[in-house]
Amino acid sequence: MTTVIKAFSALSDQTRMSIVEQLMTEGELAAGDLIEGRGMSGAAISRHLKVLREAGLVRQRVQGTHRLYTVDGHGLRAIADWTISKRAFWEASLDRLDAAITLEDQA
Amino acid sequence: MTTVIKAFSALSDQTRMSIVEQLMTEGELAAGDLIEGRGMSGAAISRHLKVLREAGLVRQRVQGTHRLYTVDGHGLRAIADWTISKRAFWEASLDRLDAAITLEDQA
DNA sequence: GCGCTAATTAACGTAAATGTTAATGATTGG
DNA sequence: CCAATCATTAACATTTACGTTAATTAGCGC
Repeated sequence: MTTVIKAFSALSDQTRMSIVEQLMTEGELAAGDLIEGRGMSGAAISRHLKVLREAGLVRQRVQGTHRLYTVDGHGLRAIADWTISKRAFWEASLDRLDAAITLEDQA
Repeated sequence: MTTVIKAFSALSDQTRMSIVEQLMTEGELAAGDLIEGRGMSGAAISRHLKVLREAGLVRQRVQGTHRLYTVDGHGLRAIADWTISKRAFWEASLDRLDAAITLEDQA
């Protein structure tokens, strides 16, 4: 399985997607913090985190008994790489996305 | 399931990914053409195409008994939208990807 | 060292995905 | 209209994914 397919696969699950988004918004968090509000056991979250690690989407840092998680750029860059390489197929319609990236690049 | 998760899910399968890439490279193709070289029955490909359609990644056009497929920008734009919105998390390292998008925008 | 907490891993059950072959639907050519 | 072709859908078997609870591993504080 290629890197980008592994990343797509990891993010094709709602729980894992929400974990990544939470880490992006809130920064480094312990595994335990990621359990709350998801209506799921810690064991389940732990395995989701393993999938995300193996896809290069999150990194784990050990501190005492805690495992602190952050977003890992590797998996995201694989997605960005793929997306940019296919740009011709989504930029055509000149919509708000196209505008968005143009604005960002001008800034 | 959100649009982007549906797109990630559709592209998390090697066969479906290769179908999309083939349509990008070769343009419009009949369902039958997409079976060849994949070592898989037409029925299996047909269902993969259904998944891709439902994810907004390919479009189907009927011509006689043939179903002609092309890439659909909708699913791709959902991915591009997500990717761009998370740009801060993959552009940080200022690597070749960052250079690539900059070059494209200058062009 | 012992107990407590944090987290992961093991064992297991169920649901979803993916392939097969067979059957069905739809269009074309003679 | 009948047969042939293209494609999809149906029915089925098998594998993979995802959740649970229980057991295990690891560090901290007393």
